[in-house]
Amino acid sequence: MVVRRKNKVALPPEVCPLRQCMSILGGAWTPNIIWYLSGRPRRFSELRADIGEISAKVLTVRLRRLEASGVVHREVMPTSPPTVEYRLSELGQELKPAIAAIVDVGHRLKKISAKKNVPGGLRT
Amino acid sequence: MVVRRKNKVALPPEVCPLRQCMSILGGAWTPNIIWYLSGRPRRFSELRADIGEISAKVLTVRLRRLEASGVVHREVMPTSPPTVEYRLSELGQELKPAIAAIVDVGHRLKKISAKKNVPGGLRT
DNA sequence: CTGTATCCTTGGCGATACTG
DNA sequence: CAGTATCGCCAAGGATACAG
Repeated sequence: MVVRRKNKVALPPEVCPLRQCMSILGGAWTPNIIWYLSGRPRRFSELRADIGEISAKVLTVRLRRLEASGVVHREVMPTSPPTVEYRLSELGQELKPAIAAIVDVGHRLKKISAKKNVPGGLRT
Repeated sequence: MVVRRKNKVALPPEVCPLRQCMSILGGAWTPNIIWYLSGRPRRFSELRADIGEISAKVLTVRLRRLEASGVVHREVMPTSPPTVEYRLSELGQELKPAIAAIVDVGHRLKKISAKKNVPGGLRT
């Protein structure tokens, strides 16, 4: 018995999708994965190389979760060395504007924090 | 001395602000906090009540971090029972479109996942 | 009212080694 | 190539108690 979840009180309708959406792209690497995938479909190793530091395990976990969420489509090509192609599903396409908005605001945040020299602001 | 951070290879210019921005609104509750604050300034207890399940500690930590990032402004009112008002700073205002995009996409995700009955999709 | 201080559990993420 | 298995660290959060 480990029901440590409190009684979920209904949240306002705006924040429910907010949390749900964040549960999808909340991971440290998830936005990057979606970002790269939004450009074009990629294979496992391509993603790894593009993202740079991510370990195979984490990438697998994130991809599996994204696949389970219906955001990413995984297709195994019947080639001799196994090839797997990942691409955004129709659902995943919906995430692109959000990611784009985050990227955009990230740029502007950098400018502002540089201009005003905000203490503890964004590290460059 | 625990420099376990690997040598950070330069990531493409688009994904750096992505990660930086995510480091701001990456917490489980951070988007909600910003969302509520984007409507109007709120006091500590108001935020707690609005968000619902968040514990005082977590809310404090998140607010302190947001304050340190220059996203949220904290003002102590000199009233007899101490009152503290939180509001988005100019920097925080910049985050609103991103949050709005996430909220928006959250709504559409719900529709799609409901329509197509995506396995493991967004829980309603 | 607005937090702080502890303690604890969970899960993310990294590293490494190994497999089909 | 595309993962899986295992281990371990650490931060995020929750619960609870206490403080200014």
